Amino acid sequence: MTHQTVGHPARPGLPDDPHADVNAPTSSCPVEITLTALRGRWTTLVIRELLRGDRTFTELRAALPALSDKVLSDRLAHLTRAGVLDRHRRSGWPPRTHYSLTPDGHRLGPVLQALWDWGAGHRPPPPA
Amino acid sequence: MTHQTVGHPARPGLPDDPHADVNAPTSSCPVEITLTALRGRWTTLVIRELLRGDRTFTELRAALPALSDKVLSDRLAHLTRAGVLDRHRRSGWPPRTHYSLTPDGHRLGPVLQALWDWGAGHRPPPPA
DNA sequence: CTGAATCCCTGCCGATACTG
DNA sequence: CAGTATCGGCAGGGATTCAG
Repeated sequence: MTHQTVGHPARPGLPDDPHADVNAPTSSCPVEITLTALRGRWTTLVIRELLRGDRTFTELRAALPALSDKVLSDRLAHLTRAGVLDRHRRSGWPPRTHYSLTPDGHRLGPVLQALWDWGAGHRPPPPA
Repeated sequence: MTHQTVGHPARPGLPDDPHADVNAPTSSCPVEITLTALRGRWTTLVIRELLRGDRTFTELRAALPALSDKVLSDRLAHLTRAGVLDRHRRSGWPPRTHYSLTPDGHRLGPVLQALWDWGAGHRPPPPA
């Protein structure tokens, strides 16, 4: 029963949803869940790379030359744990590991799009 | 002229836009701009609070009891610098400072909505 | 009342070196 | 080739204290 002074049309999640009453950044908040999945430098770039299709470790490294092996490995492990990526190790030699987005991972496309759109349309304030 | 194996309809920003070829998390990437604006714990909750309407410092503190003065102050300064918030100091006693979203700040509504939607529809993987 | 200054502690990022 | 182990540096977050 919050008053609606600004005339929000009671959108599904924000800000009139009951769950929107979270008053702390706990893991129960869907926004926190998403930001946790996207957390870390390079993370969104790795996802973008995989939105274009499956990639191997080496292909990802080639696409992001300034990203070290360790951090790439960290990001892939993090995203896999978060349910965004699937790992497929192919036996044989040389060993290749293929990474692909899960269905949830593909659903991050619109999220990144929203982030892109805001940043692209953003008028940065004077640095003064 | 990237090949479109997955059938992306060449959306404005991702992943077929020329700017999408950024291969490092520099500040020129619109996604980075947005994530920088949203960076920091509590930041999205402060924005959500202001999406409901203007608030004073004290009102924000009351709405987010677990948030310390210092961090709230930091977040407000950060968001103001990022062009998301406007500050209005009202003279007189007691001194009150009103915060309101800029037009760009209001445009973060759909962004938070996208973050919410993904987290809410996300099937978390087994903790094993 | 609304912050700014300080301090400590934690967690992330990157580099290097090493294993299956 | 595809990671893991370890370490150092640095920025972020919180509590406390002080100022306009």
